[in-house]
Amino acid sequence: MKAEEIIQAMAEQGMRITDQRRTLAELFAKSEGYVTPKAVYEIMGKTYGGLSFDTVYRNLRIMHDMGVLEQFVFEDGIKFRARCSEMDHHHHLICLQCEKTIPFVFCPMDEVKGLPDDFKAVKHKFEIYGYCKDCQK
Amino acid sequence: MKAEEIIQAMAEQGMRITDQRRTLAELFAKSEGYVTPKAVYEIMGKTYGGLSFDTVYRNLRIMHDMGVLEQFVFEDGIKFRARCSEMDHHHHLICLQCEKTIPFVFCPMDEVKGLPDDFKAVKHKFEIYGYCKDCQK
DNA sequence: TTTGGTGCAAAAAGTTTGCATCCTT
DNA sequence: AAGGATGCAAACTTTTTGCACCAAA
Repeated sequence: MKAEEIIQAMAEQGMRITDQRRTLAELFAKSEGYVTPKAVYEIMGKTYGGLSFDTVYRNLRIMHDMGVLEQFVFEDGIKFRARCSEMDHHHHLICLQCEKTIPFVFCPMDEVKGLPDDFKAVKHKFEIYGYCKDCQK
Repeated sequence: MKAEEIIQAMAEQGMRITDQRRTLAELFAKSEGYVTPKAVYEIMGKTYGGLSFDTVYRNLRIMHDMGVLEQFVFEDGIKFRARCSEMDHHHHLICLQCEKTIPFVFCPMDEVKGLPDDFKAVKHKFEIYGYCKDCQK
């Protein structure tokens, strides 16, 4: 998602567009990988002197709630990225080095065999981890 | 895994078997779902008066490091369960209600199509969430 | 007896909340 | 002008660390 799309989506849902939120949108628009709240705080802090952690958390949560950010739980903590612009159902390849994610459309649920019929499946998670083109060196 | 198997595995790797660790092994042997460190602390605390949180964490980490416990990151925090006794490569069905996990052997990597060949896959995650037989009521 | 395990206390890290003030709308 | 957004301080939760004492092997 581009920064403008993020800002527009926020405005449409009644959020006020502050300088800080505009910067947040730009930050996520240009990040290819996932970003921790701490990293957001540090990056934003360079521009906004008195920035506080709670504002970062509040904005991340709000942006996640309204769907412009995706939240992802890694072993080492919660991270965020801009919502994927791929609209069809898809999954992700995630680089273990740079955490860049690459969408791809294969879904294992189309192929799954052997699912016991007394289990009522409602959602699933499928991710492939590895090294992207740039990080294979 | 049964409590005795867990204890034996720990002993084989040079861990001392304390009363507390024996109780831990029993706790995980009989839990079908995932357990939070906090829950472990509360359950163990009933038996061991002066139990401290740090000992719980230390033991969980050690047991995870030596492979008798599996660690799983949920949206609401890290949880543990006894290593699955299924030896072949497999994935899990996870009940959203009781968190019981059911192993099943289908693997999406055998069927995957459309993986870009400049991405070097090294591991993957696949879980199906839903409601188990008992929780469908 | 020796080394690892435990409890205690404290610190560190991550996240949330209340409130007065500021600023977008 | 009004209500949402922010900064500040503080509380809270979760997890880690140092140290003295205790116990399994």
